[in-house]
Amino acid sequence: MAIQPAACMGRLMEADPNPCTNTLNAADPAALFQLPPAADGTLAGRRIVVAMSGGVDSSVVAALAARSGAEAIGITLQLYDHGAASGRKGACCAGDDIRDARAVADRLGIAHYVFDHESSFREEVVERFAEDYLAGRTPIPCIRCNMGPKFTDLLQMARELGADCLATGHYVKRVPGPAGPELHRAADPARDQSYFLYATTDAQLEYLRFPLGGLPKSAVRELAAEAGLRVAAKPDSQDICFVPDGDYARVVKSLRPDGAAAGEIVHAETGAVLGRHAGVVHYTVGQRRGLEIGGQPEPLYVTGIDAPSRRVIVGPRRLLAVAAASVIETNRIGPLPTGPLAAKVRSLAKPVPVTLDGPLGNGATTRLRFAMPEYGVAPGQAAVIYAGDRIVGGGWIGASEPA
RNA sequence: UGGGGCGUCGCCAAGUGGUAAGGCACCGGUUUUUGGUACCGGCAUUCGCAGGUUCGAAUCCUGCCGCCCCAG
Repeated sequence: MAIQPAACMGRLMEADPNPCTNTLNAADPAALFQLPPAADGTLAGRRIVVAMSGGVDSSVVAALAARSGAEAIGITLQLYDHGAASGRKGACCAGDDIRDARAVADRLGIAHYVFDHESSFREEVVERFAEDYLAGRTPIPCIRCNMGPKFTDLLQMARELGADCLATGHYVKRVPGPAGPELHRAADPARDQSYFLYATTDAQLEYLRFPLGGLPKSAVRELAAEAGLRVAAKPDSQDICFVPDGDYARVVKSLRPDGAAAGEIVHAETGAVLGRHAGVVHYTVGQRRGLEIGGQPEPLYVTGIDAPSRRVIVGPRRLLAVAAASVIETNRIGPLPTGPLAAKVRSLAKPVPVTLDGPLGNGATTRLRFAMPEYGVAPGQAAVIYAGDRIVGGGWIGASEPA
């Protein structure tokens, strides 16, 4: 291996000084993958399946697994059409990305399998994505993808292959706790992906490993470069993977032509018709741009979407203030702590103090009360509950109560 | 066609002789593994049109065009 263990150790220890947490210590594969080591300290005799998307992160995980002493096996799910993603930067799990994953696996000398998951991905992720938009909600396909293809299907395959764990390139930490493994935010707050992983079940978390949770992205890229991986400088994935040009509305409308049905834009307080729109799928609660309504003293935001009447409800920012929201189909990871809770209702935001009215987990509906009015709470988005750095669970945002 | 008012960027609008504020919208960028938000930047050589006065006019004068209100 081209990576110098000593050099890595210094950086990694700095990133996470607590040896009991998910430290990425290149010299200690047992700690990295949280598996019992063999007598020589390696993971000889173990089998690790790595979920390889074709990006830098999962490629580095594969590299780490490959040199841990364990038998590493890469699996890539082909999730959507080659053509749409071919040559596009920032995609994953299709076309060029699958070739990248294969090339990385070849270079590492590990087995690599590609499974065609297009039909299930289309049903579980893409169709639901379109349905949500037509219903006036704002979906997060990445979470659906994690729930289904990645943490259910792929995990099942890994088990069938007799693997000891399934490792992914997510930036999140798995931390052994008194009541079982806990899910914690990544060390690098700018990269933390915990918001997208709230639906991870206890059973899944038991089997999953996230070796990158303690690392800054820059270190991951260095590791990739040192390992000579072709994807070392590959752009980060962004936007929605199955939307080639960022125009998600076009994708939704091509799937569901009804989404292009025009309707009125009405003022939330006066009921005045301020304009018209070319489809409810273009809007999300909290959205400001795209209304094309001028002549206002202050910006207008979407405060609600009435799908049956195709009305987009708008109003000034103060009407966006929300005191509480219902959260449906909740999941809980580990026991509910007694300390204060915080929640994120969008991926980019600091968690804000909340209290929970009702049970969390097992699909129950609960009610989230914000200590301070929260803005931009959109139905269909995820509300993710935190206790400090630990992710306690979350669910989908349903109805909200104005502040 | 008697009286009054008004016509400044897509919209709202300040400016009444000194060489076009601001807001909204829109566009671009930054941020970002969802959508969105936020932040930064851009955005009228020109003030309904045509003449005139003036060193100088969106601002004064004349005519024309258009719109609104009142009275008929």
